[in-house]
Amino acid sequence: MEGGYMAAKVAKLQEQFSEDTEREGHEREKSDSRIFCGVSIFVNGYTVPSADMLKRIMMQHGGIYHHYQTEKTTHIIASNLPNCKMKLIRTLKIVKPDWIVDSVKEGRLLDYRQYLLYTPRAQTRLDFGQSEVSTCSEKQRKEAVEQDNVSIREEAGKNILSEQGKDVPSEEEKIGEHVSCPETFPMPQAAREDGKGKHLTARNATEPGFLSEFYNNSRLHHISTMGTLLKQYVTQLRGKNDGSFPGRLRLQKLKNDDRSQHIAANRVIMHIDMDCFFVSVGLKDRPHLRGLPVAVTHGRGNVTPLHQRKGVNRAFEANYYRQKLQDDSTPAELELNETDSMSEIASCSYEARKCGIKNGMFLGNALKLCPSLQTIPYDFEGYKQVSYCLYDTVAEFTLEIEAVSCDEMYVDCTSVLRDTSTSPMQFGAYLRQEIQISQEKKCHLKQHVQGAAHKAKAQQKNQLQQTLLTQPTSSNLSSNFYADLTRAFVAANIPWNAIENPVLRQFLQKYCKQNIPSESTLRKNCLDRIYNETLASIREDIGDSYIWVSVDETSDPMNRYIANMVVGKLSPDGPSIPHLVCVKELSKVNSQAIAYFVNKGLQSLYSEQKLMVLVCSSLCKDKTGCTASAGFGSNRLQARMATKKAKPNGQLYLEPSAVASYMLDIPVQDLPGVGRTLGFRLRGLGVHTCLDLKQYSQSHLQKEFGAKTGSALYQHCRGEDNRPLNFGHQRKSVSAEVNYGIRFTNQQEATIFLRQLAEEVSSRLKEVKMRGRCITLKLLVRAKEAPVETAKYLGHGVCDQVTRSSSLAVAVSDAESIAREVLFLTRQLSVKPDDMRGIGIQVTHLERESAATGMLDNFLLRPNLQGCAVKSHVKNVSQKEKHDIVTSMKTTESEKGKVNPDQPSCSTEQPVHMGNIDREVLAALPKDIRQEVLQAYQITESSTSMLPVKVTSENPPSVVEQEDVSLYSTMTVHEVRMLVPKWVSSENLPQPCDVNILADYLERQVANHNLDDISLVVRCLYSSSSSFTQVHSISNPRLLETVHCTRTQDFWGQSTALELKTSNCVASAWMLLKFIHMSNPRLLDAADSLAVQY
DNA sequence: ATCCTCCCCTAC
DNA sequence: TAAGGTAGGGGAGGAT
Ligand SMILES: Nc1ccn([C@H]2C[C@H](O)[C@@H](COP(=O)(O)OP(=O)(O)OP(=O)(O)O)O2)c(=O)n1
Ligand SMILES: [Mg+2]
Ligand SMILES: [Mg+2]
Repeated sequence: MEGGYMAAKVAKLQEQFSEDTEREGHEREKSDSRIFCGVSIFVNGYTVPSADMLKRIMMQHGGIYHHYQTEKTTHIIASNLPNCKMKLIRTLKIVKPDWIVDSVKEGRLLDYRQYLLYTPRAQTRLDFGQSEVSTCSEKQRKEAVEQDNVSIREEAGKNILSEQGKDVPSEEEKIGEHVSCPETFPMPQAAREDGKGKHLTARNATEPGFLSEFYNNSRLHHISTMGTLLKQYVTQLRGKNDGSFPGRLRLQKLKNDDRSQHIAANRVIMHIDMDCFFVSVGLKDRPHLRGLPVAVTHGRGNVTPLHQRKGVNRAFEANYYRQKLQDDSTPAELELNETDSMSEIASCSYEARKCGIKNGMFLGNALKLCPSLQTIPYDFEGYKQVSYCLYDTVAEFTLEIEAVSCDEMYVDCTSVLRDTSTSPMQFGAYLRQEIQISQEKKCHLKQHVQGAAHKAKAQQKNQLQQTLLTQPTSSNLSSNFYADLTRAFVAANIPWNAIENPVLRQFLQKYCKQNIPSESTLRKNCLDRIYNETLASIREDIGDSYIWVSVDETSDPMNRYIANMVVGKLSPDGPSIPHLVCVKELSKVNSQAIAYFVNKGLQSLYSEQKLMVLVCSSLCKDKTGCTASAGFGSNRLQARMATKKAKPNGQLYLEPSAVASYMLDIPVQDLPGVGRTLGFRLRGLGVHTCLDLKQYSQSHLQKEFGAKTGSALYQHCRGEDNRPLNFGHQRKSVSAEVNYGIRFTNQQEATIFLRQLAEEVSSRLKEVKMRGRCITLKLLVRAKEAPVETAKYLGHGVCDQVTRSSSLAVAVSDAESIAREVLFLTRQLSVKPDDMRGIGIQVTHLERESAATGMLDNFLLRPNLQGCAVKSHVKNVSQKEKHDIVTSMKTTESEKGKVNPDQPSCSTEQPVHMGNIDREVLAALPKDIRQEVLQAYQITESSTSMLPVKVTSENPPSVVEQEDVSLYSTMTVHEVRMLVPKWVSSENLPQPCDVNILADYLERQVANHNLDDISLVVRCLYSSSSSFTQVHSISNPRLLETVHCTRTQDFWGQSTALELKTSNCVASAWMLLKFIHMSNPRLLDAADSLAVQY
């Protein structure tokens, strides 16, 4: 489908990715896998492996990955799909991610039918989901009725179209036809493979599938994930940019006639943020709710739960928070009783805010403030699309973007404004308009219209009528289109007789009748009101706002004509006008213009196309686009404050001269960084507004709140802010936590869940190709005084937080290592499993996972150290990894022979010398890899000189080890300490011969009472090790004590007389030997004798 | 001084 | 019923 903004976007994205595919394929020396040739997937919701991983897999194996679902999407990948989503999806090819994974494993495209998420029979049944409807509340039932009406309407529309005898939609298309009321199935749901019923739903964290179901439904998880995704996206765009900014060109073009030149201010920062984001998106296909108080939430009003929980004490938690922060915001009359919903409101409309409702509030509270509050469900896919639209649109003007979240960013506008000599307000108006109309509906409509027009062109002139009335095969949006068109007529108050063409008039009238039957008046009134309100608000804004007349090719004379018409300059042949025009009188323009173009459109094919574009964008502008607000200032604080003031759907430039006085009245709580706690503390000082805050000296504030916080407060209340925008973003941590549904009855359950969480963190690390050296476990523990039953169903209640971390010498990302660490840490924290209310795993000290890291160690260093270890290691290296390392080093065939130890024997023990690696190849390597090679090489040389060169035979280790060990008898403690980390990092499991060498060494030191060296080596081993988990405690000073107590009491009896350090050394040594014993019984004796000795 | 660990806080 | 995640800044207090 050509044309269409969205289509172009999608096409562009795909282009990018096909380029990626090509390039990557190149880099990988033609990984000529074409397993997924012809397959285009779209990943819906949470999957394992993640969408990102699947994208990579598709790229590697000749498939295509779609960011959004398009007509070209051949398969939808999902692990879990709520019924309401199912209904929106046309294809029956909803496939589990295992299909991809297994196909790769098998090396061929497996039959997807073996991997269908739902069996076709179940799918059909789910489409009629009667059982859910019958258990719905009254309100839901009403919605269900409305839903039915919609379905009937859609069908009616089809019938008309079918009468024309063209392109009757297939059965399949009908099933998936757009349905705008997911409210029918209001509750997000777990996958139900067999529709057996609710008991399959994962209720708490002990049940299988809980984690994925939770993440699927967690709004906070989604906004977080989308935030990081968009940060990555900006980075990606910045990397790809070729210096062209199509948006600037458009802006420049329309500025041609505008004489006003704006002197670029020193620096202009823009903050832009979507208005009540989730609500706006939700209202796109619920125009009837516009103008009403609306909230996005999981809750459906105050429904009495089926089974009441015992021991709930909501007052306890309410009082706790009230007391803690002296928070009187929830007066007693708003106190929730047992049946009030504690579902949180993610976002609420501005009408709802007038009643005092806020984002994050409980639905129960909100309903008390506004009983008529309308609730709508989440639409995470929708948010994602609009987010990308937002970022794409801004990126057409500049890439000096700091992504903040899915609906918000900072932009350094200095260069755009300078290059286009535009003022902030002009730029803001234009940009916001583009953002508003850039969203899917308009795009799809436009796409449809242009497609239709094109078709008509290809046919003949007078077939226009047919074109208009023909259902295009390629789009499933036609009936929406006609519905919207009809709505536009109604909304714009166009009298039917304004439409001159009788056929079209008849059609639209008929359509209108059939599709807006009994409630048509209601609907009309509703839309009228919105229309009038829109106009009113536009008029309010006149003075600093502009209305952008959106037409495509601005140089086109026809478009100029249209623009002239719309703004009421009725001279079609008049001089070209700027397309950014200040509109003073809009009241009647829209309906006249629309009527005019309807008629115009019927006269010629040419103008028909323009007409539709206009109608659609006008429709969007007034009715369906999500609006953004923007603030401008000379730093991020000012921009932020300006946005706040400008909301909703507005913009404001806080000029430098106005800043200082503007700030004075601002409540300190409104400053970024001042939340509940800091606000409370400031209130304690009698500080309420920035003016109050200004009275304090910087040093006073720093003494009170700390150096940084103090100086930030000092600056911010004066409108100053020296934090620069941060464009290049790099992650500092990766984590996963769940503080909902955690209800364990024993350690076993906790362990199982921790493992799942570790798996999750691991996959997130791998997704971004990172490893981390520090692993932190965080537990929420029911506070001593808190009741066992929480106020919120499955919530965490009042908790204490405890964390414990473990630093490794080697960065890890594999689930096993992480799981081992956190399980160990869990034991240290010794929290009763039934008091756990939340669990989190965080990985920090991140390092980029370059394929070469570690592998280089192995290939370049290993031959030096341990033949048998090398061999076993190589055995563990997967084919893919080998491929990666080989290609990443870009070794030629002959070199591979030397470097790759995957040879029948391990006799190539000579150290790797420079000559083994072609210097030219080395020079061609990326800088970081080259350095690693060089570094590794140096280490090799130095360690060669220090260590006895080891020659290994093919004999089994048990025979060899005695002689081997003796070779190491001269090792110094320093040598051992150098070797240990490398050894540990290169293998998953210790080789017996290596263990023997170390044990031997340690035994000798024990015999010599050389406790200091033992301590050094053991600590080194422990801190290097991700395998020898139980001894990690040593790197953590706090845990030394634990080791000391538990171990010495058990095994050393009265050795408490020993100096702590000594004890620890001994304990450590014992633990090491104990461990070694596990893999080699021979050493049990050594351990025991050591014990006896002390 | 500067680091590290264990928190707390904030924002979306 | 309900889906209270996640990344980053930063402070206190101790180790180096
Ligand atoms: N406690 C919160 C706050 C926000 N969000 C989600 C829903 C919001 O729509 C989105 C963006 O947050 P904003 O702070 O930008 O709030 P809105 O966009 O809803 O409103 P505003 O017009 O004030 O920006 O993040 C959420 O789920 N829970
Ligand atoms: Mg917002
Ligand atoms: Mg926001």
